Amino acid sequence: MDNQEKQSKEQLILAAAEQEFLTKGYDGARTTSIAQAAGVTHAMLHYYFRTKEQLFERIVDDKFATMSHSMVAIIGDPSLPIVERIKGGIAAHFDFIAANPLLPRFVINEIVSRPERYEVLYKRAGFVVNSVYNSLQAEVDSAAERGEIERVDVKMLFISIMSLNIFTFVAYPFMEPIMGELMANREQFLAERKAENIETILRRIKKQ
Amino acid sequence: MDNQEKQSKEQLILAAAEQEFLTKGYDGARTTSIAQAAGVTHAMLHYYFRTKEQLFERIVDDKFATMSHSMVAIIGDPSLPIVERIKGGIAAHFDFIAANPLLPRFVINEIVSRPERYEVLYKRAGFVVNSVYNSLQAEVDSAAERGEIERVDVKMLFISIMSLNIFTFVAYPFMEPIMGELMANREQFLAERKAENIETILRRIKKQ
DNA sequence: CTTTGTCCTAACAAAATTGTTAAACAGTAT
DNA sequence: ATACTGTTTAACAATTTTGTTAGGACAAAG
Repeated sequence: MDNQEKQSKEQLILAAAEQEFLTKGYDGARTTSIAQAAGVTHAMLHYYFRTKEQLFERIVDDKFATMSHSMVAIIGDPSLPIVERIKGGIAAHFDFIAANPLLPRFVINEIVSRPERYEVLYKRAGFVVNSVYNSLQAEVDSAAERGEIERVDVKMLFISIMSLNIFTFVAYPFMEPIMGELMANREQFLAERKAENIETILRRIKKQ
Repeated sequence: MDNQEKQSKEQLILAAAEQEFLTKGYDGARTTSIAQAAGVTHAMLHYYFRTKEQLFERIVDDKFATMSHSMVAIIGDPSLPIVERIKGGIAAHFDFIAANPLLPRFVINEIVSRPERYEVLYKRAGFVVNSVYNSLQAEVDSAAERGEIERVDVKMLFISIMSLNIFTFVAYPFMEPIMGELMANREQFLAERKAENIETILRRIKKQ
């Protein structure tokens, strides 16, 4: 009958924990409230995950992986011409964040509150980013040589794209009440915003 | 001697509380740790502010006011020609956030975690924003008629400016370790970033 | 010198939150 | 049936965190 019965208690707890941690953060989350949302006693949570800390780690690992996938999406399809590629990259990144709107705020908050914990993770990430963007910069440079686009710093462009796309969702609850009709219809606003972000970046790289 | 002696205990507690709440949020903050940072017993904190909640409200009120000042800065100097005005508005907003780098994340987190608390505040803010931007939109429209700039939606432009400026600081701890040399020198990076944000927006409104 | 009010401390109390344990239970293999 | 396994519950324990209180020190005012 009830299709929650199909999922194991462990799955139920993980799902409830994800929701709780993403919205309230580690400090704001309560193991009892996670257990309640999952429909189990809080002893079960300790039975499966031992401590709040370990349950949290499970969520964090998943979310950090998802976040890095989202960033990879910006790179776009290398087989396309540079402008189309960037266009597609922005759209893919935007859609990715739209599907995981709570993700960036969670990841950023976590890194701010416990930076030391992610140093190791970061050594790798920095290395990957650097090699990827060296080749991307070369591609942009050669397109600039051919006069197709303006010469730009790829890392700066990358930061701008993330800014425009991520802020839309991170600040949504902050902006929505003060923006009136513009944001009244969420679907429509997000579509407009995606187009606006693409337009903004394309104009940034357009040869003039 | 010690110039901390000059400040009242109340001031010391407020300063310590501001630091603690801005970095760790309400849930992560500990009244004992605030008291310790202020160099007083935690009973003093309750003596002056009764509860953690009331101490927090003092900080929140101050920070929300500061945040709204920062947003007003974007409006710029009405006596300048439109492009100069926008340029100045972006720079002023950027500098404001640079001087209060922890502010946006704090305000956004607070609104996300307790939206109901700020409904009243928001009724007003939405009203003010609307009237300000109606007149601003009219000004932009007339500049567009004269062919000085592209026709743009002022609210969308406003969101883009906030995105570019605020993300720089909100995500700084997240980006810094993966961006290598680009962000090695904070002062230099921020100067470059400010210029980049202005360039990005100016190109967005440039007639083409 | 006493009174009054503010500031302050140390110890205590209360509440919330996380974590543990012993025993019950359900299913499965022997 | 019996023993064995992993799962579940209810009650309890420990810890952390917030909040209280009784009283002392001290300065200003009468």
